[in-house]
Amino acid sequence: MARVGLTPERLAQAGAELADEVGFDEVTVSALARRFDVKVASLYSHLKNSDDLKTRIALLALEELADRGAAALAGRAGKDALAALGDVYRDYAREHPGRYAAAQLRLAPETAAASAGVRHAQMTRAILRGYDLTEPDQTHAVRLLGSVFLGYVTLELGGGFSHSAPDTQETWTRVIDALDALLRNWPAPSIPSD
Amino acid sequence: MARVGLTPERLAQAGAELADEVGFDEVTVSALARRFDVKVASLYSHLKNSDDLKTRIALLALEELADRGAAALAGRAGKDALAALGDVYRDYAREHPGRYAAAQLRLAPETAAASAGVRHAQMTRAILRGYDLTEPDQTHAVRLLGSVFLGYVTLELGGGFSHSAPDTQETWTRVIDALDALLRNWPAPSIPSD
DNA sequence: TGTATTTACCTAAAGGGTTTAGGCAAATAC
DNA sequence: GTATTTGCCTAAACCCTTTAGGTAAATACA
Repeated sequence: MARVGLTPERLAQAGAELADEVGFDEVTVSALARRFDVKVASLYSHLKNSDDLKTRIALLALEELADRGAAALAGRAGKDALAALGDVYRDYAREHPGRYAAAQLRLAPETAAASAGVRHAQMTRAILRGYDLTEPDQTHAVRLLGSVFLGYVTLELGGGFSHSAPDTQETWTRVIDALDALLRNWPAPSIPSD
Repeated sequence: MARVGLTPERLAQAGAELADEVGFDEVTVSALARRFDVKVASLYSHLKNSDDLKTRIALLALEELADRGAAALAGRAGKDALAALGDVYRDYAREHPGRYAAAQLRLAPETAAASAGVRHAQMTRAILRGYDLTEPDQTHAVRLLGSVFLGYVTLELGGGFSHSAPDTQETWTRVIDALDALLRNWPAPSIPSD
C-alpha cells in the first residue's frame, strides 16, 4: 500500500495528458486510476466526482492558454498582436487537442468568472486598442474575433477543411489579413431595410 | 409483446427530440429505449451501436439545417443571403440545441461525404457568387464564414456572451454587416514582413 | 522515541450504460 | 392454415461511477 502522492493538481495534470492522448471525452476517473496504478475509489478522496476532474482539466487548459497568450502579446500591437494571439489558439489546439477541447467545456458561471477565461477576453480587448474602435463596437469586435478563432480552430482540427486546396495555413494567413482589414475599416451600422 | 414499430428512422427522430430536451451528450440507447417503453436490447436490432444512433441524429440535423438553408437562400443574394443563412444556423441552434450539437459530431470521412454537409458548403459558396471573389479567395472566404457562424452560435448558445451589454442580437446584426463589408472589400494578400 | 491521530489508499457493493446470444411470439408469405 | 421471417424479450458479461467503511502509512507531539 505504498502511497502514490495523489493530489487534485497532479490528477488534473495527468488528466490533461490523458486527454491529449485519447481525447477529452475519453477521460474517465477509471482510466486515470489505471494510469496511477491505483484503485478507482482512491481518486474520490481528491476529486468530488467525474465532473470535478473535467472542470479541473478545463481550468488548467484555460490557464495555460492565457499564459501563452500573454507571452505572445507582450510587446506586440495591431495586426502583429492579432496574428500572435490567433496563432496561440491554433498552435495550442494542434499540440494539445484534448486540452483544447477541455477549454471548451461549459463551466458553471461562478467557476467561469474565477477562471483564466476572463484573461482571454481581456487579451482580445487589448488587441483592439491597436484599432480605432469605441464601445459598443469594441464589444462587437471582441465577440467576432472570439467566434472566428473558436470556429476556425474547431473546424480545422476536426478535419472540416481537409483534403481540399488551398492549404489551411494559407487560409489562416488570409483570414488574419481579412480581420485586420476589417478592424481598420469597421463599418457603421447599416440602415435596416424594412 | 405488442410490437412498437421501431425503425432506425423513428429512433433517430426520437433521439433528436431527446437531444433537444436533455442535451446531445445525454442521449443514450438506454434512455431511448425507456422513451419507447421497450427493453434496451431491442434497439440493437435497428441500431449497430450507440455511435450509430448518434451518427443518425447528426445526419438528420445536417439535413434539416440544409433544407432550412436552401429555403432561406431561395430568391436572395448578397448581404440578404448572407444574413438569411446566418439566421438559419443561429435560429436552429436556439430552437434545437441538441440537434445543433449533433450536427457538430465528427463523422467518418465517407459518412461526411455522403451527408448533407456538402450542401452546406455549396450554400456558402452560392452566397459568395454575390461578391466579387475568385479562387482561391473564395475558398478562404467560405472557411471564414463557416468559422464565424460556427463560433458565434456556439459561444452565444454556450452563454459565452451572457450578462454583458450590448445584447447579442445587436452584435449579430453588426457581425453580418461587418462580414458583408469585408466580402465587398476583400483584401489582397499582405506582404510577409520577414 | 513511542503513542495518538490523521490521512491515503483499499475492499466491497450498488447502480446504470453498452453490447451480444439465444428464445418466443407476432406478423407475413404462400 | 402452415412455414418463415421478424421484432421484442430475458439473461448475462463488461465497464464506468460513486459511496461506505476498513487498514496501514505518515505525521504530530509528548
